[in-house]
Amino acid sequence: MQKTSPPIATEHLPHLAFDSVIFGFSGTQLKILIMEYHNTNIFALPGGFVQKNEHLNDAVRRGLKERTGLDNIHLEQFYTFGDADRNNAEPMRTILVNNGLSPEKYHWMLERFISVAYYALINYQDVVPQPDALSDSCRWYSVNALPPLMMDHALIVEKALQTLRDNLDRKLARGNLLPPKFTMKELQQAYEAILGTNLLRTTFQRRMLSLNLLERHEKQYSGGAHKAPYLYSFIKS
Amino acid sequence: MQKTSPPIATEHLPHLAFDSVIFGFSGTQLKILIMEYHNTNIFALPGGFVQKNEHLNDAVRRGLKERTGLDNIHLEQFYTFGDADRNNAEPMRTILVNNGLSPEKYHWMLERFISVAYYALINYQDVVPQPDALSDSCRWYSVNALPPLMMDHALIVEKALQTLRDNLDRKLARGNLLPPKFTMKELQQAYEAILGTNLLRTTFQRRMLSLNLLERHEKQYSGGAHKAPYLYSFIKS
DNA sequence: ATCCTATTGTCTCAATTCGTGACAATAATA
DNA sequence: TATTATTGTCACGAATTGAGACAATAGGAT
Repeated sequence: MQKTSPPIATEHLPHLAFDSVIFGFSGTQLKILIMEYHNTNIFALPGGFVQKNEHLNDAVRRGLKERTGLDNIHLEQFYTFGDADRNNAEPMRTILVNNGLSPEKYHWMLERFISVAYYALINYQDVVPQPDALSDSCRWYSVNALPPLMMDHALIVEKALQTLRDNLDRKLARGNLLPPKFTMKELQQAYEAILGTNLLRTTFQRRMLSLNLLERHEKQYSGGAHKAPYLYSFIKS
Repeated sequence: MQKTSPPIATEHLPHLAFDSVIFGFSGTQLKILIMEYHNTNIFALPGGFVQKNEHLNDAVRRGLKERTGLDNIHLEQFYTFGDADRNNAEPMRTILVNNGLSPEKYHWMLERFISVAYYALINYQDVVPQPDALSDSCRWYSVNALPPLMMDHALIVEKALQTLRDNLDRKLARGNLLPPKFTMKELQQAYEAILGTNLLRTTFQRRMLSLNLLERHEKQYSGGAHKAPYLYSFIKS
């Protein structure tokens, strides 16, 4: 049951692909969107190809939109993976065959690809992930419990995390990992999930407030038997 | 007078190039290697193409070796430039024509290119820059006085500088901008040239020593009528 | 109403780091 | 031996950070 046709060789730049590490956050867990190909048990990052006259950044935006329905998300390029042997033809051949596609006709997909990798921080809640033509699922996986990924995709995820971790303040503010308004506790949990460490509540709160990135709003009366926390949003600048 | 033949289309990945921002440091000036093409007044960053079975990183290393003779230099990838309109065919056509090459035969060089950009920090003193087949000079220019660069190369330099500026400590330690042994003053001048600001001597010295990146060696008796400074080197780890 | 409890916002105090100037210790030269 | 420019280190207050204390709730229990 294919949603769209697989891409045609002549419409795209050969040997060039992109992959996206799409982060979402739910409760205490940092998650990533992972696709699974039809009948193959092969898992991969969502990615795609660049059309002949398309800006690279636009191609990635297009890919994100197709998978998540989201527009206007900040995408950050973090590395280009260019080893000659990073493409193993076997998994891709399996994917084609199991989708009823001829490896001869789609031979270009078996060749070497350079991949430009991007990450995005999106709000987990307003996304219904969409599989593409070749895959039958596109689901959230906790970064701590990823399935085995094809090719060098595990490395790509690792590098995305490393990149995200430094200068996290600015990156979280630009991204959309949290809902528009959030409590200090939610913010701290997002930091902790990304950094993989625990932070001291009071120190964290003081630091966040001193960064002048947050705007304070009304309190959130959530029904708990305790003082209600303020809601905050990032100042858009 | 060509040193080597220009590259052949079929040996390379189409539409893919790399560019290198090669930093050197002399006295108080941060410099970059810039090539000038034969009889054209066109200036560009040194770059090249990736062979069909070559790792991207190896291609860039090869390019650096050809231009500088240097091996074993740390190269850091910092961004991939992929706008569809970043390649303006005109300058490239001029370069070909003025080199006696037919734009028809080398048509592939006029097409769209994605470029992966790298920077390197090398020791200005042990380099004799080598022009390539199409260019007649490869020279150092101060970052503050660059000639007008072709295509988006000025943007590439700007982004290289931005990247270099944050987390400079670790980057300088990995690079080779300074000779193996240097004084604290030379180190500070390198920082100042890169950051474009003045730093306080005592604070700088204390901070550098507290980073545990430096090893102290013998003093340098340079002939000045004053206390001789210690020499330092970066601890390789 | 009143008490109880979990959570939150802020304060305090010590430890650490940073900005800034002072100062003593040189290498050469006069 | 005095002079001078430069260097390594210290001193002191200011700013930042780590870690705990504590008061202020918002509901639920009584």
